[in-house]
Amino acid sequence: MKTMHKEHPLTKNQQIIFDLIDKSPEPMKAYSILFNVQKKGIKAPLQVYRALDKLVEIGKIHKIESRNAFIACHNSSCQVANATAFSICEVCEKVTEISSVGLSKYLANFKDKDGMKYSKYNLEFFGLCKKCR
Amino acid sequence: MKTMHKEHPLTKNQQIIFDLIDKSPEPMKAYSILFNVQKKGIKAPLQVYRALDKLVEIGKIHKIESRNAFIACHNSSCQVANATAFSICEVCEKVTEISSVGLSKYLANFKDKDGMKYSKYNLEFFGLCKKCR
DNA sequence: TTACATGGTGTTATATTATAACAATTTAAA
DNA sequence: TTTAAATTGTTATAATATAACACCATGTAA
Ligand SMILES: [Zn+2]
Ligand SMILES: [Zn+2]
Ligand SMILES: [Zn+2]
Ligand SMILES: [Zn+2]
Repeated sequence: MKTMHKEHPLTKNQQIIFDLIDKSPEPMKAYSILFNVQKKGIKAPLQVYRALDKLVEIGKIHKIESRNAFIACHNSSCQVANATAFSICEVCEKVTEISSVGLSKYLANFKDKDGMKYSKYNLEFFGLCKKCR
Repeated sequence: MKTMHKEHPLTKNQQIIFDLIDKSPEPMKAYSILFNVQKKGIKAPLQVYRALDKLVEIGKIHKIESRNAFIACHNSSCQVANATAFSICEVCEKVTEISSVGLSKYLANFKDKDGMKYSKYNLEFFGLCKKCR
């Protein structure tokens, strides 16, 4: 059996920024995050980007690539930091993380023409959410 | 029966920029495109971005969101401008457009928890290409 | 023809997103 | 305790993208 990963606690900056993103009902952009944490002593873009990089790396948040924005993981602290799927409403910009066993199995097992398999992927679906339909 | 869409020819700027991207063996970034077309009279970022926007819209090129780069469509002038899939090598950055009937059918028919279907999506697989393995 | 709408162009300026480089400090192993 | 690794703070700058406005070309309707 594989050794369990130790749960590294977040550092101060990482915790501040994670809390903010986690509370947000929508994906947050880096400079909006910066604006919101300046009262807590985080003053420079780099401090934000460094925390974001780390949080993405450990799977606590994900980056919505098409929007340059960050959202907290809602798959119980994602086992699949590197295998993400989202739905994005093109009208109200609501973003939802998709957790479908079927989908993740299909994609994890997908082989391209060369027989190549990919454990890491990012999928973004676009459409209209319930409200906007 | 609906009127057939006329194939609007590309404008001068669009053609110049499409030709450049189409000839490139790798995805091109906007400012690299700009640099390469300045001798042809395209001098400002906006001229590039406007052409890129249009080319993306009509499906002649796709944007690789995780790389902020643009690649010509290789699915015979993509019927699926809005349903794209790519594999990306994390070492050499080689990008390949995936054209798999199985994959596109699966994704086009995928329903989320709310029964929502999405005709539009972008999927980026990450791994190592043949050479880099 | 003339008016008008649409889409493309050229231009300057500016906004937004992200990283380089360096010094200091904290943390966790060895 | 010594050392290595990670994190922080800071200033400056790079890279990506859009706003605003004037002008021009083309197609369509009055
Ligand atoms: Zn997740
Ligand atoms: Zn919506
Ligand atoms: Zn294509
Ligand atoms: Zn490679």
